[in-house]
Amino acid sequence: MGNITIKMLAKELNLSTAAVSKALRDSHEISERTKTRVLELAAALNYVPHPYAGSLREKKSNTIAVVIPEVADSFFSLALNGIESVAIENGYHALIYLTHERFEREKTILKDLESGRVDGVIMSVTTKTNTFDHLRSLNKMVPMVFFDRVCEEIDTAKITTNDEECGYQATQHLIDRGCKKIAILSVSESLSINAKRIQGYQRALSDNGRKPEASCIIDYSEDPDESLEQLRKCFRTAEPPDGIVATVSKMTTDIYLVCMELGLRIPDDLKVVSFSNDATVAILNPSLTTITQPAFEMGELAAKVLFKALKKKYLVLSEESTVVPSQLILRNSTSAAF
Amino acid sequence: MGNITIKMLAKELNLSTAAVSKALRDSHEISERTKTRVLELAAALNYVPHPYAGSLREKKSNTIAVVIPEVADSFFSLALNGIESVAIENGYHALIYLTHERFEREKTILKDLESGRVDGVIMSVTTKTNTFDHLRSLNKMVPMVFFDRVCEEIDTAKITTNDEECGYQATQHLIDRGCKKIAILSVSESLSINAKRIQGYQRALSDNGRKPEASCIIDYSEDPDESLEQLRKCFRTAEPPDGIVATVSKMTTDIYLVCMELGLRIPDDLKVVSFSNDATVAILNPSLTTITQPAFEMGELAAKVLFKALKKKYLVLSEESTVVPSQLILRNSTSAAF
DNA sequence: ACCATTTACTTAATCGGTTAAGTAAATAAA
DNA sequence: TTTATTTACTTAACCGATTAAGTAAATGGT
Repeated sequence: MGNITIKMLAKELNLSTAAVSKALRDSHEISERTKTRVLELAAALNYVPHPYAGSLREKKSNTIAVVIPEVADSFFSLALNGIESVAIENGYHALIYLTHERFEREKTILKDLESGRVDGVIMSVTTKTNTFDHLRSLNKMVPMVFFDRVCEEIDTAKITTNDEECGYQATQHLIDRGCKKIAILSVSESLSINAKRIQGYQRALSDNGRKPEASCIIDYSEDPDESLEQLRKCFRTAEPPDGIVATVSKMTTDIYLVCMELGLRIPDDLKVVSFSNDATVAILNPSLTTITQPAFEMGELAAKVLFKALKKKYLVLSEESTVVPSQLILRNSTSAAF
Repeated sequence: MGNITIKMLAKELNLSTAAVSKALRDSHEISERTKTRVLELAAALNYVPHPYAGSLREKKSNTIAVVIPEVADSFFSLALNGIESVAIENGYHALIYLTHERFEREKTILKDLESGRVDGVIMSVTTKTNTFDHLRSLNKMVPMVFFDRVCEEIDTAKITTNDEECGYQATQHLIDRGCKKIAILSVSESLSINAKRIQGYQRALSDNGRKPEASCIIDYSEDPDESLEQLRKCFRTAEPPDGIVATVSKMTTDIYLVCMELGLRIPDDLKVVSFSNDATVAILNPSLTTITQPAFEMGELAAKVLFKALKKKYLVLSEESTVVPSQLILRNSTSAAF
């Protein structure tokens, strides 16, 4: 729908389209007088070059794709923010695709991206991504950078945080605060970051001489009603946990709600640590101890690495992988019992 | 970067590109035998048509732009979610642009969108948008739909919520709960939705026989430190407010933090209503009474209206404007004093 | 057997830009 | 003055797909 074309400018000025194009790009082949005439008419008619015409010829779209599971999640929205900032700075455009944790959707989206629509892809896989052909196939055609939920099987740049350590730290912190039985909520078996957080949890338990059977891993359901029920069941057992690690922030609301429902006091009866980037953690009742990931920075870094690859022809992306540490921030949900 | 082209398929099969193109589109001009050969080779080589080639010819990009102030905000991220869902359903792609409340950025982005890059635009203006030429100019070339933060001056579809009424309801609710002095936090003078919320607030005050000077409108700063200071100052006056309406959700954290700092108890000393879509409002200390907007639905509706316009040639977009009501949800931040 | 139609293609133009190669006129060098 | 070079353009090809228009061969009708 872009209305004014180079052809129109050319006709109006009695020039060839080539001359107009060169004038607009300030070529030395064009006289100053002609350049002025072209520039003035272009400004007067509000000429904006059609991006797809250039893309076709240059084989460069100046567009990247961001493929993430959700956007209504503080981690991903902050990361998207970081990605978009860097994209704009580099004169690029960002297409956004949400998988909603649906594997089929991820496959469909990635297949489309093999078309040449974008010059690069930044993504975080779904909780269900357990085959990798679609990733491998796209990775052959377009530079990809994974962030947070990476795919170990694909050889490219991965921006992650120190998930294993964080799982360890969160667990150790609960142990330090006197928790005897610590549960952890798991989102997905196939997700590498989830696995790492749980490994850290298990390592902390064993470092403190706790037997493996003391571990209490709850596979968290996607269905909101079911997940609440899982928590209720967990807290109603004969020996309920007195500490819990939530590996994703949306679990926090469920934990707090079930505690209110069952009359469990945080931190007296249950201490809670959550992986979270929510701005409201400080004003929860009680305020929430968190592992807070550098979400914006991870997005920003993922985008910077991608653009580095887009600029340098032969960059080995896998060598650009980075681990950005998260922070354990102590608040009242794990304070010593009153 | 899309590797396989129709030309390659044609050469491989000893056909013209035209024949291949027609075979792929199942034209009656092509024999079944040839169609099969083409389809099989296309599948084998993983051919994906280049979108920009078609776009150029069809003058249709199958892409829309979403221009919003922020994404790390529950309202906008939910709305974006709604928009993206509808876009995918319609086989469209969504470009995301964040203005970060910067007017210059909005202008730059909109100018670029005059290029033909997208078939339509869905947007929410910045708090500082006070001239409209850039909007008018784009609106001449591309169908636009505004949502939430609309621009009254532009003649097109606007998806809003009942802001005036909500301002009224929030204020009336505080009055009903016995508040004597009610403050309201304002984000921007030029923003129509902000103005409406404040009009509702003022109408509620006057309907209850309160004099205009009883109104207490605080122009909220963008700078986080300054905004906290504004709140401290407000609560430290001789006659501090005992009720407050926050017109955007991020103000909530500030209010709670300042109350903790100054030892003010919510709801005993101060009752709070906030416009918010945050999932955590139910587990705040105390839980927060909110005006909750139908964020996802507004995004969804904005996108549906846009696609309706893209399908029907001559649709009068301004007739598609809709007001979707928000909900006042009572929680403990406005419960009667204990 | 002869013209008409159908089948199954190919050729060429198009979308809106960019650029390598070509060219006529002006200027500079020998 | 003659040749070389520079200036300031134009022509034409190209990116990848689509489609109107053209065409040769096969089939059909009488």
